[in-house]
Amino acid sequence: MSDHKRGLILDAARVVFERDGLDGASLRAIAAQAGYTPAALYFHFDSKEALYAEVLGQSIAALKTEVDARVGAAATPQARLTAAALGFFDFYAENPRDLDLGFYLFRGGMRPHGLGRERDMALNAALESVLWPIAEAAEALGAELALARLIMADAFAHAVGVLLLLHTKRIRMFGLAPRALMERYVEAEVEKLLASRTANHADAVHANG
Amino acid sequence: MSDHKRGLILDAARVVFERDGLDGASLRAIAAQAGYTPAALYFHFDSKEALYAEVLGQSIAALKTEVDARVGAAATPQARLTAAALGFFDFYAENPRDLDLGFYLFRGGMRPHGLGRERDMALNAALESVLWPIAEAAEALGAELALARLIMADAFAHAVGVLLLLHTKRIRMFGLAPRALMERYVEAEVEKLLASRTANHADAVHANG
Amino acid sequence: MSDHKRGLILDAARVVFERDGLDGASLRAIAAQAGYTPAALYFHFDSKEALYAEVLGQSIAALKTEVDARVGAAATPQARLTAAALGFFDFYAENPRDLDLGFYLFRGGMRPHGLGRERDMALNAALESVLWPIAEAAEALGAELALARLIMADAFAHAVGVLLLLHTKRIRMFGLAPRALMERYVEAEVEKLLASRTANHADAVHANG
Amino acid sequence: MSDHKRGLILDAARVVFERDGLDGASLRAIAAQAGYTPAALYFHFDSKEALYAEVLGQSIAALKTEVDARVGAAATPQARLTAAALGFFDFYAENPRDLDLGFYLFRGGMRPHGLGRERDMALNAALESVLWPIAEAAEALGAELALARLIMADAFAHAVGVLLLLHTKRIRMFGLAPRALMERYVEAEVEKLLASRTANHADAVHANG
DNA sequence: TATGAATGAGTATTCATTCAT
DNA sequence: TATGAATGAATACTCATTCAT
Repeated sequence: MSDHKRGLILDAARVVFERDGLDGASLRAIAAQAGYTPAALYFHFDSKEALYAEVLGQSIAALKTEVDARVGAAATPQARLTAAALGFFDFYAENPRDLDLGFYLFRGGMRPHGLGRERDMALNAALESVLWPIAEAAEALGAELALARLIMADAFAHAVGVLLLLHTKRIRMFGLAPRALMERYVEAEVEKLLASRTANHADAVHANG
Repeated sequence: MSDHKRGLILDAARVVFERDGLDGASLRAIAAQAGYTPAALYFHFDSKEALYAEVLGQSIAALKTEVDARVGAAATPQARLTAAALGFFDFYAENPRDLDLGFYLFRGGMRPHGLGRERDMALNAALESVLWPIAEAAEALGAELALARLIMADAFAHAVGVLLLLHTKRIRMFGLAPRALMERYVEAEVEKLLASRTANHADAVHANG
Repeated sequence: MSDHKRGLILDAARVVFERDGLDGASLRAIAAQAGYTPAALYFHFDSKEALYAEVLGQSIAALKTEVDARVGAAATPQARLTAAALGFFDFYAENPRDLDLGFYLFRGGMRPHGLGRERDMALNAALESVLWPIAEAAEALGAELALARLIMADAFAHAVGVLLLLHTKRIRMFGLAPRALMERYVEAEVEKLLASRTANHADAVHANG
Repeated sequence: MSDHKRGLILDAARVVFERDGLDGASLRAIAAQAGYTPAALYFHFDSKEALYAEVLGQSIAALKTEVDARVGAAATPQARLTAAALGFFDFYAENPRDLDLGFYLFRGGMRPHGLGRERDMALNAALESVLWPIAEAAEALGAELALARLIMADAFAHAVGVLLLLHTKRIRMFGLAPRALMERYVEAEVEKLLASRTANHADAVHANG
């Protein structure tokens, strides 16, 4: 019962966040969309921030589901790295509103309040857990832990940058498919790792020979 | 006369944007900082957005000055590519408020908006002109025009992504220096171009031989 | 059963009134303190005001208990007058929240209001019954009924004024002990009564002699 | 011009404070009464508290004017003491709304926020300056400074207590004129002072003789 | 006897903007 | 060229109360 209503309100919130942007979304508007009085929302959510945090949390959960599914279906480490990085990219490319949702946090990050320390850390942890398969795969391909983490962060950065490009059309793309940029980036990373492994192997053989 | 006063107001706006953040900056505050009444600003600027657009325009001009200087001092194409990409990155890494200024545009759904079609196109053009040296250098290194543009867009994307990481601290960096990520990316691009040129050259020699 | 629960709610109300002040005390908070839902309180009390009236009634009952005990232990009329006046003063000096409770009635223009005519008259009657010993003692000391009543009202007024001073610290007290003010006042009244009795007696002797 | 409008708003505020009580008076209501939008008031006053503080300040200024006039017209110390104490009493007896205004502060005093430290101290100082003639007269009548101050505080307390009685009708007055209570109190104080002076004089004569 | 859910009216304050002067 | 005065819409959030269950 109550969960059902919460769900309806969350749906309404998503609609309004999409329509008015995150800054423009007022409690009044969300309540109106949900067919409620503003005061009624406070029965289900403690604050506007709590409501937003829940919407965002669901978004990240959906992202994780998608990425994990792709990674689970991949056989080799290089396939897993590719699956995680492109899975992340594809999710947001196909769900631009979830991207907006996520970017709001980064803005919040720019001014330092966020959603309150606890919520903020939980969301960060969720986001990192989505990206971990990239680091794991890199390690499986022979990278040191430090390098593996660097690769994870770098892939995240590249994905986010390309998504921004795609999303805002601020740079003319000259007909480039944005996904091609991401694929090219991932391929290059994988190749570097494989080459490095080969080199190390050769070294080892040489040393032992 | 009028230009001088416009300048004073723009300076005041920058001060307030830095002090209060972009969301927190009100016309009242900017006017007060400039020693004017809010109403007086409307004699010089059509709206708050127009004021913001002009501040942003100046920011991009400053970016261009810095990047062009670095590129001009570079001797080889690969040095120019590196200078342009890292110059872009460094400018925003060192001037985070200018980064805020830029990201602000992506708000409210992150679509180009709010500033009106004309202003928006002018800003886009200015931004592209900053990044063109990357494409030019890539061409000088033997890339087709299409690839050169792709490399330009990709470098932009990577820089933006890493800056976001740096700026928001939302992903734990494990002590990584963000600039290292950008350097690593640029080096890899340059190497790919050089390798490609060598290969092409070898092909050509082979074909001719 | 029902009375027991009423009692629990009234206890909770007292706790919340003390913790949050009278203005800050909301029905929600009282209900939460009592372990109930706000709506549940309406089964036991007609309104927030009714709840307040009952808490106030209990407060006055406690006052009466204390004053009556002191008066009962006093042997002479002058001791009874002193006991009643200082008992009244001490009760509120030691229980400032009860004083708040009483003053709250005077709010909103300080006219008897808000609680309805009936409740108001009952509270007034209860308050008067606390103070009656003063008038009785004055009569026992020879005062006419009219004067006795005047002395009662005057003592009430003085006590309330000093309590206000004590409670709000709005007038610098220069290290004065507030109770000293009240004691001084009561002593003077008693002396006036005794002097008056002596004079009357002398007159009577003279008239008869 | 501006002062005139401020005056109109202050008048409106007084009307609303009277009509709705001080707690019940909202900015909306004051604005409506003044024929303005709520936002317009913020052009003239910084906050609701500032508005109230000004209304109250004017009230205390009027009180001071009245009391000082009476004191100035009095020839002897005992006449000045009486003039100050009864002047204070009469002002509030005749202007019950000013009494409400003043009591609000005491309530604020009960919960410790008041009007902010500065405003609060200024108002306290103004109030004390009204009452100082009482202490001065007492000293002129031979009281030590400590006693003179005690008499001042005590007279204030008595006046306030009787005014409360008068104002709230919470104690049946049995046809008593409240002013009679105050007069009786003041007369007794004056007599005590005179008696004390006589006694001291006699002592002095005796000591010297 | 109690609850979960909802309401409508209310709060002070801020905002970008306008307009007569 | 600039101001003082004003507006209308907006903000998140709280309150006592009601009512179907």
